[in-house]
Amino acid sequence: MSISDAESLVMDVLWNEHPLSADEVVAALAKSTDWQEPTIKTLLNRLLNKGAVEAERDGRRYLYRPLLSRADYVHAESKSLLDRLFDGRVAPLVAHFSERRKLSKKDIAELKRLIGEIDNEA
Amino acid sequence: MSISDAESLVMDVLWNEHPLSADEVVAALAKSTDWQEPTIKTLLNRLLNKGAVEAERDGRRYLYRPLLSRADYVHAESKSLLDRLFDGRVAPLVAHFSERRKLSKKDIAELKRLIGEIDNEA
DNA sequence: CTTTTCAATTTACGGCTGTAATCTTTGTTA
DNA sequence: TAACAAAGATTACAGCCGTAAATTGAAAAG
Repeated sequence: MSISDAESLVMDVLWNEHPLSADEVVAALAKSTDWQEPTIKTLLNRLLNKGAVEAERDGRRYLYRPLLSRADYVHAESKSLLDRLFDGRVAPLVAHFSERRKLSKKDIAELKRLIGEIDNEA
Repeated sequence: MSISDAESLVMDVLWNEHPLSADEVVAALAKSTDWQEPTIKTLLNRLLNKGAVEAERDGRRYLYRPLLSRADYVHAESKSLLDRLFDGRVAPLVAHFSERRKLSKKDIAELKRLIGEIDNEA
């Protein structure tokens, strides 16, 4: 029961704010995509069938809200990447970006802080 | 010119050792998949057309070797995930796994070492 | 030189995805 | 209550992907 790329953009809207009517989702996506309204209706329907969102009747329309949480989605996607490419662990990914000099100062500062935090609570 | 999941398993074999004949690739994949030989030939051909591997004639057969490096592939995949889900940065991904208590002791030790290294060379 | 035999190339095909048009249902208005 | 409008549901369709069978072409063997 996986979420496709296009579907995840619809989920993004609902994670940001919910419940929303289809029209409101369409309005929100008009900023970032040039999808037609029927396209978005299709994606909402596929998400419904997958159980990733639920719909509650509100007069003549529905209000949609996510059932799958953003954190769970993010975790599944990330774990899948780590499993495929980094032996399932986080550190080798960080090492890869370090070797490529792709860690920003902000990244490095935040990593330090995280490590410190973990040490404290341990 | 992106590599699909199935194709990436073929690339894995070639990254591990090359050049290899199609038969050798088939033999290597027999351990991890139950794909038939024609399936693997198809994947090799798609990779050829995409320019991800090259083939050098060797008598009646070809020897295949990767043109796309594993590091470049890993980087593209990882960057795409970070861009989609973590604002393009590494630290928020680490934070996510930290919050979920999904950092192994090994991860934590290695992260410390990495940070130390970066500090030294800076 | 003809036949056989492999390896590679072409073709196939159902499912998923991105994208959307059309149809149906149901609430609203004349 | 009959016609209209709006929302959702159904159908569509091409491209990619996983999976593989059929065809072609070229090397080896007789």
